[in-house]
Amino acid sequence: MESYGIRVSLQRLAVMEYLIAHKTHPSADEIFSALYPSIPTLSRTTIYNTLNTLAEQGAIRALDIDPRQLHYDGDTVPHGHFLCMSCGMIEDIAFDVPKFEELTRNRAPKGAAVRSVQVTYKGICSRCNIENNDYRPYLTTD
Amino acid sequence: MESYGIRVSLQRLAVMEYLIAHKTHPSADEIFSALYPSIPTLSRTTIYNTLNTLAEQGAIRALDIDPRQLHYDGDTVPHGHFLCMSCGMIEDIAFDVPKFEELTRNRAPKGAAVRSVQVTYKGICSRCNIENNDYRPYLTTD
DNA sequence: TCCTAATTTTGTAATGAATACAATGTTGTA
DNA sequence: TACAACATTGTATTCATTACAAAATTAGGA
Repeated sequence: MESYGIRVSLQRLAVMEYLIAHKTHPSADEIFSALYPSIPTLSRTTIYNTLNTLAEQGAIRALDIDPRQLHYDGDTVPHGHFLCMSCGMIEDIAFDVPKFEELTRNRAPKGAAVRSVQVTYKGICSRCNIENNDYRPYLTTD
Repeated sequence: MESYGIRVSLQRLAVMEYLIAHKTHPSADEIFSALYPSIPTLSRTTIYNTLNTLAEQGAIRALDIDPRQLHYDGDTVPHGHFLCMSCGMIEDIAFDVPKFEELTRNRAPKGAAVRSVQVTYKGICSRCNIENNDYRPYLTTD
């Protein structure tokens, strides 16, 4: 974390560790709720500040995958994501990295400086496909 | 539009035509502001309703590219997008479709039904890269 | 160790995109 | 023409996120 030029604090460390330990791509609120019991003075604002700082410096990634809220990923190695529009679950998608780079290289507009490439799948996961009982969509549009 | 099982109305037609005519990937509010002068009874809610209906039926695409708001695209042929984090401009990225399909095929989690694949680049466009005077970021995180 | 400036955390208030809801208007079809 | 289904509208609400300012903490020099 210091390697990203970010000063370490109890709160920042807790957020970082949570994101590395949990591969669920949590939202800011989920992180807050998870950490609050062990850091009772914790403020939601701190979570937002911390996530913004970490994402700006590239220590984590902010996922623009869910129109309701941002999700965060502690894994900065290039990979894609699948969002289930029924239950909201987000899962990693591993790419053939050379193929991915071949596809994405030199694709951005001329002269643009690319900072990130995101690949997002949306659909219905296998679990929701089967348990189709009381279907309550998490999202209706993609 | 009827081919998507959507009843046509003055308002829906206006939204659809606006999206086809303007390749700028506008937000709901931009569409509202553009159409309001010619349809003075128009309501923001109608814009939201219409965009949701059109996107659900696949007549347009909702772009999850900007954490501030959704953007919409009247072009449903598969392609990617570049978002400038400085000025907010969104530009199309044409893909080598066979390569894209090769990369994305069978990548989703087992048993999942994929509805859409989105490829998003973020960075600084050439214009903002040069005119670096009063740099006020549109986004700070990706 | 103490001091001070810089940074971080915190709580509250504000913002703003999007939705909920109910009333009104419109359209298709019998 | 009548009525049911559907669309539009305006207002109120929700809720993720940011703005802001005060309080707390930290780093580094004297």
